[in-house]
Formats: sequence, structure tokens, C-alpha cells
Amino acid sequence: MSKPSIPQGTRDFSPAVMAKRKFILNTIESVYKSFGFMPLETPAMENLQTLTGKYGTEGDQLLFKILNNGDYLKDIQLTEVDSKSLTPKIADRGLRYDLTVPLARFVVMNRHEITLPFKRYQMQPVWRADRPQKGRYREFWQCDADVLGTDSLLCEADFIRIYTSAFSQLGLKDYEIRINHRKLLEAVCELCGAGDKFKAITIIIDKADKIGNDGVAKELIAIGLSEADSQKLLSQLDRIAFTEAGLAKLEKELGHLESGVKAISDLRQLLALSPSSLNTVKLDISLARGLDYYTGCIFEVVPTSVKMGSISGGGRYDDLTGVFGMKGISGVGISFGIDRIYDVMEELKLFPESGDQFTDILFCPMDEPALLYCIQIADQLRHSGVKVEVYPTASKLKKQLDYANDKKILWAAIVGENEMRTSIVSLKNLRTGEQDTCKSGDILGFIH
RNA sequence: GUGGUCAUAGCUCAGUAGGUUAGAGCGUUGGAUUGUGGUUCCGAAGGUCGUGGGUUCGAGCCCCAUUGAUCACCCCA
Repeated sequence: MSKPSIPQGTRDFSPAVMAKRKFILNTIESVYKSFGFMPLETPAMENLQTLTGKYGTEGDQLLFKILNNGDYLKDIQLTEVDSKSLTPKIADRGLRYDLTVPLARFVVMNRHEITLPFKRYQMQPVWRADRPQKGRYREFWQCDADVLGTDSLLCEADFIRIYTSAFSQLGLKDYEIRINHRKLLEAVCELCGAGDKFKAITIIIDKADKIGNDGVAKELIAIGLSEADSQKLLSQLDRIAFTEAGLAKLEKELGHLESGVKAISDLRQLLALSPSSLNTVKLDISLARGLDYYTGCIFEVVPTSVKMGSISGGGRYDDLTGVFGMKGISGVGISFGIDRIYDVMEELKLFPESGDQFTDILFCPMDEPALLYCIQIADQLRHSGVKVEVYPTASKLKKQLDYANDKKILWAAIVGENEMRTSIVSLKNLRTGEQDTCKSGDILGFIH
């Protein structure tokens, strides 16, 4: 038999890794809950029909398709098809690509039972047949929160609060929240007399970070902008502070355009509803992610001291449920990429030391009768909420303590003939090495 | 999907100009110590050198293919 392996771009999560992942997951979940979001889970697989066409042609290629069961070639004339036209005939289902489309599908299917505004969070894996590289996996987790059914910019403001609260609880300080508004992008294109090249321009300026201003200018001219217009556009791309002064500056330049007026009015409202100190928030006109469905504010969070792509993204989409036949529902949402947050926190050593402590106290029985004695005390302690385990055999003490050290357990309760005779245990603190005896009923008070 | 780099023990790596039985540290495991660990000492296990072909008297080393990792592009969390 050949060596076992796992598919490209997937990972196992060991107990030590899971402890850290759970820390991130639990932190984000508790923040979501504190804003009134409710949990939702959807199947790993969706009907392919639900998924295709939602992520652009590029996205469709990244969908994992699931081969139909049974004799899937039964009705197929192999001579008449190529692989492209064959796929929809032999695969009816696919793995979900994100959590937003399943949400839209869920809301449309349950529209009569849902009260708007509908706030839900969802933390599950998604799959993309992308080529893996740093911070990029074929199976990874998204932690989404979305609000459907309200236009209020309080939602956007709450997401800024969620960002600051979650990252501060995780201990991540070096990050920047970037905000843009789709209409701001439109206004800028219009300003340069290139309103019709909106899509091409956003793709180019989205790359500004990578190719630099000269690169952007070159590509803009290549698609037909004049030298002057491309310079005009470039001058708008600097990230500016998200303040009234910043907005006033934008208003001066874009306030005479219809889309500019709308964008600035939205952003001004958002600013008014946002928490007061916002030095991590920047307005960034070059931010152009996921334009296929975003229609209002767009968010992205990037770590500033680690070379890594965005660790969260989101925005407002006016009509996501429209593709499933339910018009006029506005939604706004964000998504944390916990795999990347993990990588960033690992690189910056931000995980708390005690994170991988699973057990509070290990009982070390010296012989068979002691083992029976131990499990009774252990049960009592568990009722009090202590995490306790009993070493399963009466092995040599060295071996049992080695086990405790390996699992970073703080307390060892040693029990042999002597202890049993007087209903006590010997409690050893494995950090300090101190040891004392204690009545078996008083352990709880002793270890606290 | 396109292009570059890499692949030796569980992990991190040596391996000299192709030449006999492929090494180290850490980790694992047994003992020194029949109820006291994280230190020390001694011993052991563990690799058909990612996989499959080829060149050669001879390949861990050279060539081709394949798989995986990694980086860039595309795109994105």
C-alpha cells in the first residue's frame, strides 16, 4: 500500500492547531452573537444549478463538481460531447464556493418564515478548485455575518464595530479596514470620461498595490484613456482617512456627479453611525473586490505587518436574492477568513500560551484499586465543571507525569494505598513542582 | 488555467566531481530510578532518498514524465 495522503490544498488540524482555531472561531462567534446574529448551517453540497453563474465565468471553473451516482454515462453518446458540455450531464451537484449564495438560496426558500431584517452568521468550510499557495487553500473556512432586508447604514457601521471588537479580542493590532463605495468608483470613472469602461478600469486599479502607479497608468492608456485622464484618475487613488475632512475633499472633486453625491451621502451617514475613534479605517478608492454583486459599501481588512492577502471582506449587495426570484431585498455582509487570520496570528505569535490546555487535572492511580477510587473523585469534579481525566492504567508514575507534561496539564493527583487509606490525594502542581496532600472532597478549593 | 523553484527518517536538514553497508540534531521508545516529571547518561526503533521510467559498469546526485509543496500571474478568504 502506498503512503497515505490528503488531497491538494487540504489540511489536517491537529489538537494543538484546533485549540488555536477554536480560539479564533469562538471569539468571532461571540462577537457576532453580541450583535444579535443567529446561527445558520447549510449543506456542503448544493445543486450545481444554484452555484453556476453566480461567481462569473472564472468562478464557475473553480467549482468542485460531484459526479452523479449510478450509471452516469447511461444516456450519454461519448462521441458527441467534449468535457465542457459533458459536465452538466454527469454532475448535478457541487461543493459550495462561499456562504453568501447558500444564504440567498435559504432566504428565498424560507421567505415566509423569515422576519426581516434577518441577521445570521455562518461558519463552515467552503471549497474552491484554485491552485493552492500561501494563505490560499482548496478547503478553507469562512465566518460570515449578513443582514438582509434593510438599507440602513447602521449595518455597515456595526460591521466596523465587529471588526474592531473581534481583532482587539484576538490581539491583532496591525491591520487596516479599507472602505470604498461602488458609486465612488463609478464617479471616478465618469470624472475621467470613461464611464463606459467601468469594469476594465476597476480591474486595473484594484491591482494598484502590486503594479504601482506607473503600471496602472500604462494599463489605463492601453484601454484607451488619454494621458491626462489616466493621471486624473491616479490622483484619486491615495488612501485617505475616513473623516469628515476626507469626505469633504472627495465631495469637492466628485460632488457634481450623481453617483458621487449618493456615495458621499452614504459614507457620511456611515461615519455618523460609526464608533468615534476610527484610525484603522481608510477610504480606498482602488478597492474593487467582488464587483459582480456589490452595489454599495465595500470592505476589506488587510494585515499591515505581515505579507498576506485580505483577512476579511464584504459589502452591500442590493439584489442578491434576485437571481433566485425574490426581488428587492438589500443585504450587507462580511466574511472573516479564519485560515488566513490563523496564519497571521501564528506569524506574529499572538496566540495565548494557555490555549492548548485541555485538561485541568490528571489522576495518577498507582494500582488497580486506586484506579477505581480515582474515577469516583473524577466524576464528582466533572460535575463541578473541572476538566479531568484518569490515566487509564496503573503505569509507572514517571510515565503518567510525562503524559501530563506533554498535555500541559497543571495538576496531577497521585493516588495509591497511602492516600486511599485516609481518603486524601497527593496534589502536585506540575508548573512549580510543589506537592501537598488534600482531602478528596477539598480538591476543588485547592486547585483554585 | 500559465510560468519559476523545490522534494532525503515523524520534524529541521547534511550528503563532498555520479562509486561499496545513506548521516546528524530534535522527537518517539526502553532502561539507569519496583510512588514523583520537564535535567543528565546509556540503548533501540525508524528511510527501497515523493512516485514511475531512462542514461551508466554503477544514480540520493544526470535526463524525462508524474504527484505534491512553494512562489508569481489570474482571481480571491
